[in-house]
Amino acid sequence: MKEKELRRSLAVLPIGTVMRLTNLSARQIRYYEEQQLVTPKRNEGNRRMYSLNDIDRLLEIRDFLDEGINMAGIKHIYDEKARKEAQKKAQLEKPLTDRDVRKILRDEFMSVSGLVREDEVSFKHNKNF
Amino acid sequence: MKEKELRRSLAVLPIGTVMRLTNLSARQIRYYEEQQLVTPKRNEGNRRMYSLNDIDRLLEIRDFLDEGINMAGIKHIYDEKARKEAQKKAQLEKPLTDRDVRKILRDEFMSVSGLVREDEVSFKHNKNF
DNA sequence: TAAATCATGTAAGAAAAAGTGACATTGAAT
DNA sequence: ATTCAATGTCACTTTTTCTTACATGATTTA
Repeated sequence: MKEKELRRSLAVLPIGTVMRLTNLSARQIRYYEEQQLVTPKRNEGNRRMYSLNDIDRLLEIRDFLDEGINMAGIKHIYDEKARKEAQKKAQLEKPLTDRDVRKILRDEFMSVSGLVREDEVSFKHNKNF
Repeated sequence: MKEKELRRSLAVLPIGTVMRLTNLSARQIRYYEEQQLVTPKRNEGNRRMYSLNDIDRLLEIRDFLDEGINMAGIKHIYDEKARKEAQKKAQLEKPLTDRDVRKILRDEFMSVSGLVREDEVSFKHNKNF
C-alpha cells in the first residue's frame, strides 16, 4: 500500500481549502508553521500547498489545543514522535542486541502515560531492568 | 465504505493543482467543462474547485483523446454511462420482471465492444432474445 | 480546394486568493 | 500590573483564476 502513502503526502491543497477543511484561520495555520508544527510545500509562485497528511496534522493540533495543551507541549509531542521514528528506523538497519531489546521494552512501559510519575526516577534509571 | 466515496467527491482542488496532476492546460480543462464532460463546483469567489473524482474523469478524457476519440465520442460514452446508471437505479426501486432480466442480459452482451458490428441490427432488434 | 468546425493557444483586464510584515487584542500565568 | 502566547486585523504586493475575444493548425465537409 505504497500508493496510498504517496497520495496522502501529495501537496495539492491551497490554504483556503485547508481553512475550510480544518476550521482554522489562515493566521492560525501560518502560525503553526512558524512554530514548526507543519511544513507545507510551496508552489512555483510561493503559495503554500498542503497534503492530506498536513490536514491530519492540523486537525490533531486543533484537538491538542482544545485539550489545553500549548504550542510547546505539542511541539514536544511531535519531537518525541520524530525521535522514536528515527530510532526505530535506525534499529531496523542493525540487528538488535539483547540490551536493545530490553531498552525498547522498558521505553514501551515508560511511555504508558500516567503509570509512572515524573519524580519516580529511580526505576527510570535502573539500567538492569 | 461510504467514507471514501465522500472524500473522493469533495471539491478541494484549484485548477492549478489539477493542471499539474493531469498535465492538461487550463484552457483544456475549461473547454472540457464547456463540453459538459466535467462539472466542477465553484467556491464563494467563483473559482473552480475539483474533486478526486473530477481528476479521474479528466485523466480518462485525456486517455480517450489520446486514443483519437473526439469530444462528441467522449460525450456519448458518458451519456451512455449516465443513462445506464439511472436505469439501474430505477430498476432497484421496482422488482424485476422476467422481461427486464432478459433485456438487461441482452444489453450486457451488446455492450461488449467489437463483438457485434454496427450494421448487424437484426439481432439487436430481436426482442425475443 | 475552399470553407467550416474542432481543439487548443494566447492575450487583456478584472477580481479573488495568498504572501509578508506590523501592530492590536485577549486571556492566562507570573 | 506586566508579560507572554495565540490570534485578529490591516496594508500593500504578488500570484492565481476568471471571462471574453481573437488566433491557429488540423480535420471535415460542402
